[in-house]
Amino acid sequence: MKKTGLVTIKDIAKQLNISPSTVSRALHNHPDISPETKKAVNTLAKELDYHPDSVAQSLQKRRTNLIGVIVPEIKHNFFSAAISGIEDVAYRAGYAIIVSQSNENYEREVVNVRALMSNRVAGLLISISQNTTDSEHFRLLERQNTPFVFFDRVCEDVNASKVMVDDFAGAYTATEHLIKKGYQRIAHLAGPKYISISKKRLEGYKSALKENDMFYDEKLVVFGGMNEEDGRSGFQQLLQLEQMPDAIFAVNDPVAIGAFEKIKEHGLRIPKDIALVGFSNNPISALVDPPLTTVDQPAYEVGKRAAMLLIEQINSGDDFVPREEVLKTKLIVRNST
Amino acid sequence: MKKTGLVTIKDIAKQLNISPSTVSRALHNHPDISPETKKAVNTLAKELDYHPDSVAQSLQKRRTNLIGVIVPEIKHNFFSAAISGIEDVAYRAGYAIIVSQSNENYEREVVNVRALMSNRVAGLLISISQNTTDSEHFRLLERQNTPFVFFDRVCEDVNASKVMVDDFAGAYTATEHLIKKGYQRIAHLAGPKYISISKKRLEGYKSALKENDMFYDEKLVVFGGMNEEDGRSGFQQLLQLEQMPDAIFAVNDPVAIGAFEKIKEHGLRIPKDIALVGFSNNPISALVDPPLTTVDQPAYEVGKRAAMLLIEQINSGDDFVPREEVLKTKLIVRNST
DNA sequence: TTTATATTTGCAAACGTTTGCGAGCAATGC
DNA sequence: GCATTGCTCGCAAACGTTTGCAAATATAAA
Repeated sequence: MKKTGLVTIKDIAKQLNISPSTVSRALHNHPDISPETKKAVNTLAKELDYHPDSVAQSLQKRRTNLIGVIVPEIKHNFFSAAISGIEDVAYRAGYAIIVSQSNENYEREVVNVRALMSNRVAGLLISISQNTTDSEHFRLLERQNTPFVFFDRVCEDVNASKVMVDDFAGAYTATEHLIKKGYQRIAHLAGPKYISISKKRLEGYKSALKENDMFYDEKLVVFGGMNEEDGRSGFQQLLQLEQMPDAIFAVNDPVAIGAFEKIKEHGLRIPKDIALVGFSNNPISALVDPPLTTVDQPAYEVGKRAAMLLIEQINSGDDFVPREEVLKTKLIVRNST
Repeated sequence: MKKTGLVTIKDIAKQLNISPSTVSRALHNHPDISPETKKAVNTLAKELDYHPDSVAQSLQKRRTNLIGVIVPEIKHNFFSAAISGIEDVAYRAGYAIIVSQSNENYEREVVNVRALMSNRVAGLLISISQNTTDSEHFRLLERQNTPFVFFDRVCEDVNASKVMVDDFAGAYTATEHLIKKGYQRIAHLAGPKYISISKKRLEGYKSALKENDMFYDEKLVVFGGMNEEDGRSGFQQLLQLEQMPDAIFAVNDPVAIGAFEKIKEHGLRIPKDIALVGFSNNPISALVDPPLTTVDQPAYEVGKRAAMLLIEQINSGDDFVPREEVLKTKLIVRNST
């Protein structure tokens, strides 16, 4: 046993008086090696508790068994579920995942991309930060042709595979649901102006209004972030209006929950005084009182599909054409409408 | 530019007509290298978009910049928050994290440990699965002296650093709170019998009863898992009793929420008919109606401390003595009691 | 017996870095 | 003028694997 305690192929070779190359081939069950040698090698390997050094293998193969994942924030329900899906798929395919978060910070996202590239990951799965408008760091990936696919929060002007949920349809259905229920003044607590998912949800909202001959009132749309406090402040803004809305469609559940709190705080009743619809179907949405009508988003599935696409791309080399997948959303009607 | 598109130190050396070793030293700002050479190297490196190959560096240094993390399930609020803390600390210290989940499966936990060892991680952060009773895979880590620290769900018979929350005190305070409020028959929806956190919470529950001269009734303790459905089935079991409890202390928030649903389903009122206390302070607990009294657990902080301990251990070599840290919990009193 | 063929193994280079050691050379001190 | 010192740099080995190629041996064919 060496001082490091780590057994290498050379140790096995030395003890068996054969060459390292023979040991390597024996361990890989190469046809050139005699059954006896193979057996001797394998038993000694087991005995010494030998495990191949992935680092050395990666250097030699010029590719690791690592998949890099970048998300805005791990603790967000949607992302942790997506990561779970990614991990499950990656695990089965023999990959491990390196997870890093941008904390909605563009610079940190860039640093993360570079760090993962330095680690020579086999591919990347990326959900971009709120503040990512520039896509230079993705060009870098293209140039070094590292496979990567976007999920959920995609970068529209980059030609890569993308896995999204049908934000437009989800928002459309949610808004239409409110219209059918007879609500007249439907407000929208929108997300950041320039990220794809909130743009699409806004479009769905607008489109539903239009196709149902409802007036689109700009004042009823409040832009903000994606968190609870944005819901709170957004609702405060709506309160300033001379005429209050009778329903709110929020860009996601946290924002809806934020508004929810403020609504209750002001003694308003849901859905009597004001109806509320979220987006994501976070576990929490079923448990508030009244339970929240929301749009179910298959987070785990998004992660899974993204990982599968990436692995496919990794395996198929240069001749892979990027694909986009849009996963279906589903309106979950509860008592908040 | 080579066909791979990846620039190496050799490429720089060749273009500048110097040796790779000089390039390496220049990039590391080694005093032996003249300012002019350094400048030339650095500008060319920037121009060619050179990034060091971590894999090669790791092989040479015999250590990676990777920290392995094993959790039961990523999507659990507590763990995703802890991972977030880990990532933040690791990022600042120049490490990336490899995250894998055991899915509460012992075999998969073992496989994960081996895979991470193969990847030559600098250290490991582990929260064990429900079904981990054997600790042979941790002995393996000890033998190859890979630093590792347990967090939250620790393995008691392994001599390693541990970061936990004060489960005993949390449970004690929660139970005592119920007693002070005048509840007489306090039930406990317990977790798995043999994992440390649920054992300690049970102990805290028992101890609070005892020190307040209350009778400990075995029938009021129902063992189960850590998820919502365990809360549902657990409550069903309590319903079978000839005399219903007037309060429930659940091993964690998901279990409490599960019971919560069933309680409402049966038309019982919280806290009038039955009081309910959870454990974890998941965001959800504040938003159900009535809001749930619970024990705050600093998940992010647990991850942070564990990561800091691990990095300290990595840096201090063999002469590191394992340490245990117990983080304080805090009772959050809301309207469910 | 010789030649061809198959079987099993080892040599050596390579992957991209880092680093101990020594070489070359100019400047300095005597 | 010679030895010493200091400054730059390159050679070569090493980290643990994999793999093309050749070598060695045994077996079969002629």
